[in-house]
Amino acid sequence: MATIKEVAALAGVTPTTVTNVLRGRGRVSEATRARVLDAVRQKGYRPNLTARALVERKAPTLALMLGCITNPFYPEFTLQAQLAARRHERFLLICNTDEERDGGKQFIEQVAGSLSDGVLVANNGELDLQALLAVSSRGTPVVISVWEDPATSPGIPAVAFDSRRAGRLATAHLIALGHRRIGAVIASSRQGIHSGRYLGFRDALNEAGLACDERHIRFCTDTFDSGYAAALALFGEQPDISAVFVSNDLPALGVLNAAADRGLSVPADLSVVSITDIHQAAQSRPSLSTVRIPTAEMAARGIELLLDLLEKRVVSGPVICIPDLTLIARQSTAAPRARD
Amino acid sequence: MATIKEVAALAGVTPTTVTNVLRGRGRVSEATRARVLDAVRQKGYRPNLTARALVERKAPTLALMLGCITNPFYPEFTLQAQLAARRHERFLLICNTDEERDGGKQFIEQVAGSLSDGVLVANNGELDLQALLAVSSRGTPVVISVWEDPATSPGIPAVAFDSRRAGRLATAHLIALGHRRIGAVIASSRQGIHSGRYLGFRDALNEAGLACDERHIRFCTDTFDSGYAAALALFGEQPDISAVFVSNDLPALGVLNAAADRGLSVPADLSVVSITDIHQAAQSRPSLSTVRIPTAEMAARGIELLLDLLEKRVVSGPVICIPDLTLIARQSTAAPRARD
DNA sequence: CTGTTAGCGCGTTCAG
DNA sequence: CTGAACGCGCTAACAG
Repeated sequence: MATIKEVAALAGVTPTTVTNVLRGRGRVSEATRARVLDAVRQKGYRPNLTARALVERKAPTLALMLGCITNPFYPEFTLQAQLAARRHERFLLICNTDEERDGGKQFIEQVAGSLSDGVLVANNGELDLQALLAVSSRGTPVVISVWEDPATSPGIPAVAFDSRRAGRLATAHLIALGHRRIGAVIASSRQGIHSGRYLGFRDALNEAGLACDERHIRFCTDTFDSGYAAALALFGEQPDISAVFVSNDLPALGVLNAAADRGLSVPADLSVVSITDIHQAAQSRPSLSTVRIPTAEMAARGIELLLDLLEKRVVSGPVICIPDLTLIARQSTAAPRARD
Repeated sequence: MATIKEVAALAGVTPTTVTNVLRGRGRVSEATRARVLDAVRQKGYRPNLTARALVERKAPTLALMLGCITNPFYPEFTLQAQLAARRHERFLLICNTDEERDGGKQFIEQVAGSLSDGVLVANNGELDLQALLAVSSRGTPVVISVWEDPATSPGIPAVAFDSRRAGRLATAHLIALGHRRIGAVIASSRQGIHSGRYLGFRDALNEAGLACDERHIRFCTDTFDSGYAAALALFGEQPDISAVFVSNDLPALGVLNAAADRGLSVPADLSVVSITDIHQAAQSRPSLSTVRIPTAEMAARGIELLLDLLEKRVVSGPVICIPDLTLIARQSTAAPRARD
């Protein structure tokens, strides 16, 4: 790799002049400017971003920590995070914390404030807030995105959506269609990351004057297979439910398959609604009715918040809520059978 | 952020000693070692990887360029690439080239040999070989992965699979089931990235003594929607085909939906087979029969090849082929109806 | 066993 | 408009 020195020598100038030409700073005569650019071309010179970062005390990257990119929620999130970063001339470093023994603690401690100027953490319900706070208090901005409760702060700047309202909207959709015996598959523990979505489910039942039968609730983990298994059990034990609320699209797709494997026709025999609107929700058969959450914007705003923090711009508040929630009614929901 | 100097001062030693303690180099007395570690803890000191990279002339990251992480093929690939990188204590920088105006040319030129020591490029059929060669010849290793033809070299080290054989295996599966009128949906141009898969399709027909009817072939792009549209057109114009070979899983999932929307029952009315075995292939209904290609290994080997190149270890050859191809017969394929 | 010296490649003063 | 000098934080080589 050619260095700036070599280019400067070839052009008969000093490194300073080369920098000024390349970065459009200072005033350089057209003649030397041309000579410099020519030398740059000849040598195939590219500035060394590592050296630049060191002297500018500013890293060219931001880091993104997420559970596992294989979960179809994350690619959409990651893409938007990268685009936002690129808009601000930053590169994105990614870490799949599920595959790190320590949940990414080592990653963030190595990267934050050294390779990367800031860290965006996608909330997967298993945040090590201690570690994040430690990093944050050492002076490197850390932002949590996909925070589920706008009313509570994790103690770190966060971008949130109103998960409880999302749960309510989804469930209200089922109720509006006429369903009365509604089950739920919650893809976390009762107090876990989907607790807000679960509370929204209960809110909607309460508002409609419906009782919440605990036997109709299943808790599982946030995977396709876990949703499948939970639904299979639920259908076996509670055959009279006419609809099910699932706290997330990925397990909901598993629920759809479980219904099919039990010979339940969706939506004729069973309606299914969930939350998120990942791409697959529109591609499944039947397509999945779901409440769309602002995934793309939460990613972009997370990056922007990080940059605001870096430049010490005033930040509107510790928790930014993106309010957009839209019920997307597709094929998986319909009115219950007449007998209901 | 604390610097090594501050830590050294606090511990009453020099930066060298701090480095030696932290990296297990040289011999340090237990006493000073303890003092140093204590100072490190007090200050919350973490080595600055940027500074380290500069002096070691070795970047802590590798870069991965891919079309778009939103294509479900890439998350699985990316995860494995990252794991391989982490095994060698490297971080991974990612770039979605589809979203870059210049196809990532600027990205690679900025990053290669500066932020990252090497670049892994996932082949999406739109490689700018010129740019890759330019970077490569400037001394930064570049490796192409998911190269489709083991017998041809792109002029850059590559990790390949035998796409033609994959196409043949998939199609032979249909033929073995008894299908004779077989259509094809190829998710690239005829000479495009899936040309090998297409040739494999023709090979299988030839081997079985079946003619290849051009009217049964559709070319499209590598997306769900494009596969859907191509299949819809194909089914409309060629209603007597009993099976279809699709060159990739993502468009094949679109084909399954198109079949359903035309009232074709899969596999009773129509068999569908494709190539890749992304996660969704097992999750669709009907689940998708497909030829599994060694995605994970191509990612990991790509990273490892990059590292071999970096350390100037001898490389076995310019194109490494991962031979594993397995037909995964699922629900989307069955014998044709008796009339056939 | 520990400290001193030198420099990685670059960008930013501040003189000329 | 250009150049010399300095330093970013760290590590390697060598001296003590």
